[in-house]
Amino acid sequence: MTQSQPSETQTDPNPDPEVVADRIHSAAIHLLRSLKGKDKVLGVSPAQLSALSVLYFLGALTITRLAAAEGVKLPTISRLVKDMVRLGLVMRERAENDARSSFISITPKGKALFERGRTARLMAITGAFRNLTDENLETLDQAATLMENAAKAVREA
Amino acid sequence: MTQSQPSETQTDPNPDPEVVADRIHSAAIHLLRSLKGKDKVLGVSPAQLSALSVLYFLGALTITRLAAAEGVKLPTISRLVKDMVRLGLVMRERAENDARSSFISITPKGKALFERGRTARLMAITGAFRNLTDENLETLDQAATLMENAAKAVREA
DNA sequence: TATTTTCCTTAGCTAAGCTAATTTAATTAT
DNA sequence: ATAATTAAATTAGCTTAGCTAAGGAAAATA
Repeated sequence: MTQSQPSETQTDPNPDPEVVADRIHSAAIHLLRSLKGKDKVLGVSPAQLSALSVLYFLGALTITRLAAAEGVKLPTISRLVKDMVRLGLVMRERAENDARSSFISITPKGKALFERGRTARLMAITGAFRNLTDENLETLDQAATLMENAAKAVREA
Repeated sequence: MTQSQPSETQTDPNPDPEVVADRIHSAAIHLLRSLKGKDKVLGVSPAQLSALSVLYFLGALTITRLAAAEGVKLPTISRLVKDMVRLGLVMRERAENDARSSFISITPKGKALFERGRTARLMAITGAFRNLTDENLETLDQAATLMENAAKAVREA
């Protein structure tokens, strides 16, 4: 699910949805793959980075909600959180209403580490975007919205 | 590396490269994540699917070249190929010039399986694109090209 | 009060990544 | 021609991250 045929024309005046789907799919894969190497310096795994991201933006979550946000099963997150607590990246706080649950939140150390990783990735992309025209940037900005909508539609399909 | 702040305006008339980088990054992650579930029916792992994709589009490759294409180390591919040979998805052919090497190629079974998986993914995206205007599709088509260029730039950075 | 449901953990399996060490073949230098 | 080096794969052994199954403890419900 990675490579694609050579793209025929640079700008198709009347694009076929299937072809566009294919091109966006490949482009997303290739872009994210190209970023993989940028994370290695951090000494934190992709799964951990992704969990940090969720906690960074959404705030404290229970294990169950974190698992749902990550699209994985409970035991996976349970173990991941245990490791990350040990590493000092996240912390647990008892839930008052429910002694079965606790809320997981990001620590300052986790926050700093996430920001470094995120910056590295975004700087890499930003660098690649540096030579683009304002028109190109607007195209990408609009495409981002369309892709988010598509992702939501696929999720709910 | 997953969630993003609520997007402020729908269309930014003069976008900041950093903001666009962030939005495209998040959109790519979310789109690909939403597709993950579509692969499960196939009974083949993401790593296998990705390797099949490379072999499907690039033809027979040595282990070394396949590892490079996948961005992983030799032993990882060596084992993956061994498993896939056992599953009948790929086959080995001796290299004439070099008795150390062999070429790995996709079998008809592997090809059929890959096409089914690919179709499932692309149909999901295409479905989500169905209501878009031609203008939207053109935006996405152009964005795909820009993203591929960015991926290449990041890889070579 | 008894049952069921919910939240989470533990145990144990598999897949996929890595490094280090080894084998075999090809290439290069002596 | 032979010795040394380089290159291609593999094997061994470790880690991480996914899963299911089983189970404990608390909460909700009958």
